Amino acid sequence: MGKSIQAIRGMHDILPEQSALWLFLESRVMDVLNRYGYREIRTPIAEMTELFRRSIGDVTDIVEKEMYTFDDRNGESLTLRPEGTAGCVRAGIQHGLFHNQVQRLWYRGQMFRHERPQKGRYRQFFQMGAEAFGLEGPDIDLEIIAITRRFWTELGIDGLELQLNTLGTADEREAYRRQLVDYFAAHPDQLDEDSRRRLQSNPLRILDSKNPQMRELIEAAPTLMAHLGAESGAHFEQLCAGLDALGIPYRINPRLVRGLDYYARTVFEWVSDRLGAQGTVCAGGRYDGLVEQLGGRATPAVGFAMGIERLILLLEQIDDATRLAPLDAYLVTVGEAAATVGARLAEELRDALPQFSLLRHCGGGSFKSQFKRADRSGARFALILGEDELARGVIGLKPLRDDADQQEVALEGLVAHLQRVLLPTGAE
RNA sequence: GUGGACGUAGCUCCGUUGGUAGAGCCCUGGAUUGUGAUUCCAGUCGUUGUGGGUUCGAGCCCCAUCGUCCACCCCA
Repeated sequence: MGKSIQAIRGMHDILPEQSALWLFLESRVMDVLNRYGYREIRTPIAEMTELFRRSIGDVTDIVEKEMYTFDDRNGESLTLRPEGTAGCVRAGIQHGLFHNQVQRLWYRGQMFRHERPQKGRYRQFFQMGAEAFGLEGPDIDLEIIAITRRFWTELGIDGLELQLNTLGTADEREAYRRQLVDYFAAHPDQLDEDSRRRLQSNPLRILDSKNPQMRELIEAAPTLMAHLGAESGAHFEQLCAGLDALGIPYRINPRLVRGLDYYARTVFEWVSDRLGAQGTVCAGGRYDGLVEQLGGRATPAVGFAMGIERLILLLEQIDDATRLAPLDAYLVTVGEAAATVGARLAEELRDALPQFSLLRHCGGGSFKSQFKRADRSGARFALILGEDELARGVIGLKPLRDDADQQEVALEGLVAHLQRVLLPTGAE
């Protein structure tokens, strides 16, 4: 026990009991993305370290202390991706996807950040996200948010709040940043320790401080909204009007600041109050400067990413129904002759009835123990093939989920019978 | 990186002022020589996370370490 190897801290196995829920979630999300015309892009799990330094930002926590970085055998510095957008953009530039084209892409996969594990926060975590390239108007921002809203309705998740903000263009944001630094620097005695540090690293984040003693100072701080240029202001207003028109409720949160450097203008988060401290389930925004910053031609872009583990936590809370597709039948046999015929019969049934799920008992054991396993498998029916049935060319069909009587069916007509009896209710 | 709580059977947990480990579930077999889920009977379940220390004696006390959880930071 003590010497056995365990999974790496913060990296978890998804066991079969849970994987059904994962499959449900992933397939619904993929379905929605397809219906909006988005296509999947798969990029490597590791990239050149420089890619993340240039996209996420050198002074962000992610780049400074959370990346899984290592030297390749040839001495190049590689990094396990901490998020999905950078790789997407790199691949798009490399393959010319943004050359006078609109691209609607989605991705999924494991991301890696070396943080202290916590509820809803892991060192390896799974994200699904989408990016739209080549469109600069608020209509595509609206589409992106509409997609995410549809996820929640399709998945049956409610109680999420959409928080919305705008950061202006990179220039507007930088001008505001300087003003904010001046403002806070003028009141050094009122800043707490965290805020002093943020003054250097990420001054916008001071606005989001949870320290009540900072409240007064923050309330009086200059606001970004007041410093928006006419275009950025109009962009934001049009997005809000679009959300109203679609009946998507939102709350404007002027303190909403995304952690990654590349965001500009629209930023949004979907937040739950049921996940403890890690309430953000999906977050995104516009990053018009990133493609150019990474060496492509200037291309506007907007996207989002969502944390699948956090959504799974929500689904587990609000939905106790199992997502396991029930097994249709469990085949029990007695004697070697029946086992041989049973093996062949099982394959024939799988040929003839592709939607029919059948588990054939393996490993021998008494008749009784085989039935126990049939019951525990959750199968709706037991198929029984013993010496007696074999001799008469029939098979027993016993319902396991209700009190109906066991029937005998001729082997000749079994496929037709199963089709009639099993599949109608099994089909979804 | 900082702070707090917790590590006992595969799982959920009891373990009384320190006297060399228990229950339920699960699993296996039987009562029912070819019929599950209910019932009854029997059986297997452990280097008490790991390594030290205190003690005649440690699951219990102390230290370290690893891990889990929660919060801060940060973020999906």
